[in-house]
Amino acid sequence: MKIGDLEKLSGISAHTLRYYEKEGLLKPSKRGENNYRHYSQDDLITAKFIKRSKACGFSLSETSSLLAIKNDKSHHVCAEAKQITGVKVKEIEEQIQRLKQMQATLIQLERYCCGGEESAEFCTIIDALENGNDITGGE
Amino acid sequence: MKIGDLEKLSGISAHTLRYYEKEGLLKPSKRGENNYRHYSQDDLITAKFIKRSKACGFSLSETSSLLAIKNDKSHHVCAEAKQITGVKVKEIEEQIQRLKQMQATLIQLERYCCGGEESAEFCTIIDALENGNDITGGE
DNA sequence: ATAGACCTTAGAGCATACTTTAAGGTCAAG
DNA sequence: CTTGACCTTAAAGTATGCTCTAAGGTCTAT
Repeated sequence: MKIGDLEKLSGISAHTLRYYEKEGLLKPSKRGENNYRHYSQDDLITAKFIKRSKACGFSLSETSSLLAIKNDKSHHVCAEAKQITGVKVKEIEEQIQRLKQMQATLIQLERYCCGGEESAEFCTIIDALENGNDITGGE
Repeated sequence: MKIGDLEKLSGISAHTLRYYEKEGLLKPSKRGENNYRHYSQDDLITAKFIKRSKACGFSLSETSSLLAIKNDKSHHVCAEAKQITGVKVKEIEEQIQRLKQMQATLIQLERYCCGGEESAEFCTIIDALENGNDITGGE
């Protein structure tokens, strides 16, 4: 299939597919005489692999590492895949914690502000940002 | 105080302070004869305001809007500050939900993988990414 | 007066992951 | 044989928020 077909079947734009190729993630199995890219069913699987990997939060570089395992399974072990996954679990956990901390602060800010048409002279949100009041972990 | 002093007192690097100035967030109250930036106590408050705002997850652009309120309170109302905060609360909530979804998937992947020195031939992580098995919201 | 710390500017570089542009070649239908 | 859809490349642009570099001016202490 040509790049437009893979675009439709994988849901990844042709532009992005070319970009992934440049980054070494997905090489078309061959080129036609006209130099057009030709993709196989295996390439489609790889494209979907990339998409799922990204949906799990893996970066392109991490996805590359996972693809390297997929593409040469007998020379790789489960430990590698599990390690990459474990690192990502920790990273995402940290990100979630950071966001929750922000969220808690924001919700405090939101709760105390009247939100009306009063002058911002005594706005608790502005005041908190200005003076560090009520900002968790503030100063 | 000079930029190096503000750097120490605010914890924002001189480079970044100049960047913020270029972006219109924090202008030094005056320039010396030697063209050095001179910051006032008020500028220090503004610098800390920016830092707290960023800690809450606000972008520089959003921080700009909040600063505009802070710098001219009588011409702004609480509703503006609360609206900005409310939008951010929703954004962060969505981000957390996305990350939690990823996390759930990743933990499934991690759980089922033996993680040993076995060949990746039958690795459940690679298999799931390849075939969409067990990937929540997959395909 | 000279070393070293500090300041100035404009502009480039970094990181990630695309997205778009420009300029052009190929192919199938009518 | 031309139109329009599709393909090609290299390179630049987008977004965010810095971070660094180069080349040079200023200030303070000895």
